[in-house]
Amino acid sequence: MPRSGAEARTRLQEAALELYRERGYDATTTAQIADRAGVTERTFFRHFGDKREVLFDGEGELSRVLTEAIADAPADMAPLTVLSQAFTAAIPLFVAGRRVAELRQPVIDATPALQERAHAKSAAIADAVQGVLVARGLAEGTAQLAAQIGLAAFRRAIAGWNGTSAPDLARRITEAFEEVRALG
Amino acid sequence: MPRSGAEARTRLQEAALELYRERGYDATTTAQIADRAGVTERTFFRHFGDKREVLFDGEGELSRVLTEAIADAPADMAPLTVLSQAFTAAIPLFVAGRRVAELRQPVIDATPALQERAHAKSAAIADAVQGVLVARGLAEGTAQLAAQIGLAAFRRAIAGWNGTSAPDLARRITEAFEEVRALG
DNA sequence: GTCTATACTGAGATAGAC
DNA sequence: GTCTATCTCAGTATAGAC
Repeated sequence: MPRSGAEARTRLQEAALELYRERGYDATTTAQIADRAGVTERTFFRHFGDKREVLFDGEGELSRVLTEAIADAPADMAPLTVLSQAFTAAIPLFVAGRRVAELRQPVIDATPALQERAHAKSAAIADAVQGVLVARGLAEGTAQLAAQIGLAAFRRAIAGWNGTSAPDLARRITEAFEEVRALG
Repeated sequence: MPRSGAEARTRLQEAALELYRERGYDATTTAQIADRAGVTERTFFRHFGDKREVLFDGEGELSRVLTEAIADAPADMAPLTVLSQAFTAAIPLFVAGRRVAELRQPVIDATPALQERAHAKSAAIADAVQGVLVARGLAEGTAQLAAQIGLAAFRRAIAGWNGTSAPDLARRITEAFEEVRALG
């Protein structure tokens, strides 16, 4: 059995997703996940801080792509336009991760504890986005507001997206940000 | 010992807040909270689903006030204006709950698990608001977007509010919603 | 890798409110 | 008597300490 940490980590994630889908999150124990992945329970907790975290991985990458895109945007561009472009730059991530996301979603929908974690992740992304906006010269409160509005618009674009076409998501992002302006 | 559930519930909340402040959330056990409230640990869990929930009570009331205010608003009023008015209607709740909120905040700030719960509560309020907006005829996606933007604006108004003056909060709410329009 | 604290659950018994 | 809140008891699983 290969001990290269990365493999074990991947197997743990796959095992967890399978088991959560098969029998539900609550009815799955960390011991069962570790078992199916061929490692000990201790190893599970070395890779993931808790039983939920194993489902939420790679979200740090979204933060990275977004913050880079924001930092690279022209200095005189309006905040919401910057955000719209940044989310558009992140589209490949969503197209690539679409399969796992689709498998994961029903599990999250059925589990309050996982919904909480999803919200926390979203909040963490908003914090990161706010940080770069502040670095661009926006006031802290305004940056927080803009970041949260941007996230809300992006969620709007993602919701109902069929998950297949990148241009389709790009269009939905543009429309969502236009809808924000229409509301205001 | 009176068996009126409401008293035990109140004592549990007070005991929990005291202990969380005295020794921190993690270092406090549910047994200690029950002990100080003069009930058993099992009773704690009958009143509150988990160790965090004891700190987040009465947020259902905010939902109620908001949804009523939204439902009562003129049918032709723009969504964000409706929300601005609804949050303004909820100001008394915040003025009344200010003391407990101030005691609670440092505990939340020091505890990731509690921050997660706070985000979840906020999301639940957004869901409720979205629901009434849909009942007013708004499309589901638009209603969700509007609700999240409204919540973001309200958080912006609350942040940095000194907590004493109701007119001051009213002004901050108005300004926050104006800032949303300026961003869009 | 082992051990343990503690958050949380379930079933059944008991005691006060009506 | 009925109903509901609480208690007792016994247990499991997560997460953290060692």
